Amino acid sequence: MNIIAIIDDDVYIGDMLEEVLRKEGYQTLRAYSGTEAILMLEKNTPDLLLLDLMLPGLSGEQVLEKIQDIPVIVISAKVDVQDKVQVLMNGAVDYLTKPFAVEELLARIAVQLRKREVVKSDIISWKEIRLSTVSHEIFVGDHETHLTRTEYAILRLLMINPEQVITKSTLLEHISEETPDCMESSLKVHMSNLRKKLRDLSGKDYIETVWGIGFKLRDE
Amino acid sequence: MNIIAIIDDDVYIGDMLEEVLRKEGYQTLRAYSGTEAILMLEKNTPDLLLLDLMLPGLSGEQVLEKIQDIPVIVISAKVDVQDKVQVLMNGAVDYLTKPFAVEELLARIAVQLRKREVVKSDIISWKEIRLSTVSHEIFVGDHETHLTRTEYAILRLLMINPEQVITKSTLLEHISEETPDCMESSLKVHMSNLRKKLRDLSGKDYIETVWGIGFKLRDE
DNA sequence: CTCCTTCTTAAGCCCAGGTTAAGCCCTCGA
DNA sequence: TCGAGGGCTTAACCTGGGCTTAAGAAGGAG
Repeated sequence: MNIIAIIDDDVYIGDMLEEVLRKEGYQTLRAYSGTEAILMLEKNTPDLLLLDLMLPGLSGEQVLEKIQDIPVIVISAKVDVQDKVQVLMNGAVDYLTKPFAVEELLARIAVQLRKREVVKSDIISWKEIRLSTVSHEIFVGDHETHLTRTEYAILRLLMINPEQVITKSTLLEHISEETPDCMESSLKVHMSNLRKKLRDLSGKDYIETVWGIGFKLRDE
Repeated sequence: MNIIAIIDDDVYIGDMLEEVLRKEGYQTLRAYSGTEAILMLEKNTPDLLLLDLMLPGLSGEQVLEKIQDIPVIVISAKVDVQDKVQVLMNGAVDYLTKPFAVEELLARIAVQLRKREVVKSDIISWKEIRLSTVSHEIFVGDHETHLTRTEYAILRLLMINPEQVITKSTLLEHISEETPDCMESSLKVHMSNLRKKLRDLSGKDYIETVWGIGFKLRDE
């Protein structure tokens, strides 16, 4: 059951949305100001946000900046293209102008949630390695181990781009999303640990270093 | 470099889109009918599709059904909510009605592409030699090797200026950016190593020495 | 034939990369 | 509130690849 948060100070629209979404089978959360939204997100983790731009307290744009990992659909009375572009480039996944058709909103919500579903439930596999994106466990044959966040981020990036060289800077960028200020020296250790786990499981060294550039999965 | 396919029978709009997208740094593909689109997708795998609904041959809706794993943004003159809903529920990730603002389209394209963490490598090619600017690997036919930083810098300079003589001093300048204090004596060794690698891959000696001046790629 | 440029090979040095161990920080549970 | 454990980072040490230097071989110019 998916949870959708409604952030809008207009009670009439908010109530209407809540009723429609409930009828559609979603759980709902409400917030009536930007600051309240932030507080709510500290305690709850909805699957999607419906965000109005003109809010008391923090503006919708400011709320958007603080959000990560949750898709945000902005619903606003602002029809100007520049507003749309700015919001979309700052992290929103979609933008609807008021007034809007409820059916269209529901469809666009479904688009975002179905995309998430695919990413969420998937198991990434390469050769005989299988990586669970949910539990962060790897399986090789009938052996298995758990990976740390960073190790997972590294291996995931490598497995999504099989037999492609990933530069150290690219790796650092993606890793830094989760653990900021990751230095190159740390990366070495993480690589070492990850290699050790893979070696313990499979007996082979899957990760090949490309000198002066980065790493890739060995194709042989 | 992301590849975007434009599927629209309206030549005027298609040309306009192609120009805008190219200017933005995307590569583009074109198809003018539903059937042509299917054929194109058998040979190419773009990162995103811009799809018109009213197409000769197969309709846009029918094309959409056959597509998986590639995000599709539908661009159509149909403004009816039911059309939008149907398309979005059948796999499209976004829907724009004509006429639309180009900036908004670009923003919505960016939204779809920013999630894909796929790392794409740029490749410089000359004759049957292909050189990856990311991984510093060279491919000749189905053979491949890795080049060191300096070897890469040399070959890159030669391949960017094909069949043109590069003086030793020019080479030294460019190489020194990466490894300072590179002397002419070192350059000779690097040239030697580079030639050996090319020879091992292709059997030919691609690099021609111009006596007293420098080097160039052999045109023959 | 001789000189000079260029090519190749071999040896040593330097620095990127790998490994291990120790310390810090955060989270969780008693 | 405090201790335990896991994860991240830092530092030290070791290995090995790449760069440079030097010396000898090869090949063109005069």
